Amino acid sequence: MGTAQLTAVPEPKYWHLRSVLLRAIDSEFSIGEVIPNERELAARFGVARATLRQALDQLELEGRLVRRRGIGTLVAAPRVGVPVSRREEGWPGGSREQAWHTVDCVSAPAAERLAQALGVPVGETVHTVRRLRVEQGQTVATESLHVPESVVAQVPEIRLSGAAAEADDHARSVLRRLERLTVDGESRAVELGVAEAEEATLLQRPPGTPVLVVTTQYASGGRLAALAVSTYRADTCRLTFGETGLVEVTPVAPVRTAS
Amino acid sequence: MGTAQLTAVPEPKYWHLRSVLLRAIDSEFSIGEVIPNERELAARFGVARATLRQALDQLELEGRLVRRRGIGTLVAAPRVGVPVSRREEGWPGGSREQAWHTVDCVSAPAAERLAQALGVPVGETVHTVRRLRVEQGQTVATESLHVPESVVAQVPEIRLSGAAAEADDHARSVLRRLERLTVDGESRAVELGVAEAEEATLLQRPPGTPVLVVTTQYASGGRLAALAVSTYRADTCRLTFGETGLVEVTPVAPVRTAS
DNA sequence: GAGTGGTCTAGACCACGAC
DNA sequence: TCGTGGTCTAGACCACTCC
Repeated sequence: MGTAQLTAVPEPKYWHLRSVLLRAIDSEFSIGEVIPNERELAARFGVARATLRQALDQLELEGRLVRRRGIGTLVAAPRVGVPVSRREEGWPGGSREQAWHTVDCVSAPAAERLAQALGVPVGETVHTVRRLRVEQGQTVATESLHVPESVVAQVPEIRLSGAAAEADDHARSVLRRLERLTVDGESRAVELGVAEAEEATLLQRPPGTPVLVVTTQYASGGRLAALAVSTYRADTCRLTFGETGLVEVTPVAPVRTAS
Repeated sequence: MGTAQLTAVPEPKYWHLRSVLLRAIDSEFSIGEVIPNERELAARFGVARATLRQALDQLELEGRLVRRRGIGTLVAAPRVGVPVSRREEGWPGGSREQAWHTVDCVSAPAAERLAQALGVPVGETVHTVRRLRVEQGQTVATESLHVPESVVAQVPEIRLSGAAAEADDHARSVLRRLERLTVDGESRAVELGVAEAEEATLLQRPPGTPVLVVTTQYASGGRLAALAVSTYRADTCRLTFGETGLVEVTPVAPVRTAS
């Protein structure tokens, strides 16, 4: 990583610094390696530390750097592709169910916003299943799956006996019934958000961390059966939406520039 | 917008400020309204301007505020839902084709990265169609649609005569042939990125603006026929992925918290 | 204790838009 | 010309990790 002069340019210093640093981490550092600390880099480039940090902020937002307090700034690994498309990925009982770890399930009367989103009367009982998605040993997403009681009520309960009934808890009970519910449609939206307190903690990130918020509406029997709000770490995740097409194209690193 | 004391709390000042400001813009301001300027807000809350700006940065990232140099800081409108799922939305000739405005089309030998992404030999001619997506009068996305010459060559050319031939240009020629190509599969990925120079200009945003990068692989006749890299403004867009399910659920504002 | 990134300050000047 | 947000500085102190 050379000293690299900062000649007078019409672009902001922090943006030029970003380019210089990007070239450096692409050519002179490998994944997981620690780059020089902020005070040294600032001195080397002849800028204030705050200006250098602005450049590092950009690269962190792009998922190219990871900063760890007390440790240093590391070159990040490429983002992991996380499939979210087919309903088997997210619906309880799906083929890749093991990716999701259920945390708990709370049942409460629906507040106005939630009731409206689910299309149920305010005050109807809604079960909310909290889950974590673990990919390659790392928690990459949290999810709140909201299901109205009136939907779950349609599914015949399976009576457990003896020890099995003892071990059963509320979360498992709701999940088991959802597994037997036929989902015949889903619709998604993706947008940028930030992780707040609890969410950030679950994702092992500080508050304000950028996340990709995925809102999924599951339909069953001609009505909205469930609403899932998932937040994925934007720094480490690339969401993939597969389709059962005729060919299975291999995922590649995104190409940003044409010629 | 009250003065609101900043009592000693374990959380950073800028994060607390964000909460206070968020409540204020939700309750005391309407969409498009200008909130007090940064110097006044900083004085009112008894913090440095840089600290206040950190809070505004967060809210801007969340799409709640828009800052305009020389004007002020405005309460942002809710994000617009932009459908990107069904292939009719993006493929030339689709039903909502009018959403995309073709800028130009350049043809050049594929560099290594692009060739690898398209699965063609390095140096093969690749057509790159640049397009802009306009939604509700605002440019919300730019796209580079890369198509290998070997794919376009399979489509029989339609001969134009007289004045029509004169008016035809390269972009239209490539697009007309793509319209006749049967797409039988597509696969997408979404991740967070930042807009660089030209891209940022097209989106009418400064460099470094966060964007949602959508990478789409189109399959045709058992091979990868085209690669589209689209960048959507993250501040104003919510990407929606519809599915031809049995019901058409109405999109709702995302609900982040359960109980 | 030493070194790292995270937060915060109190200024300064610039670029842009409205008047 | 004035007010706005955008950039930049040169410090300070804190929280965390490692030795």
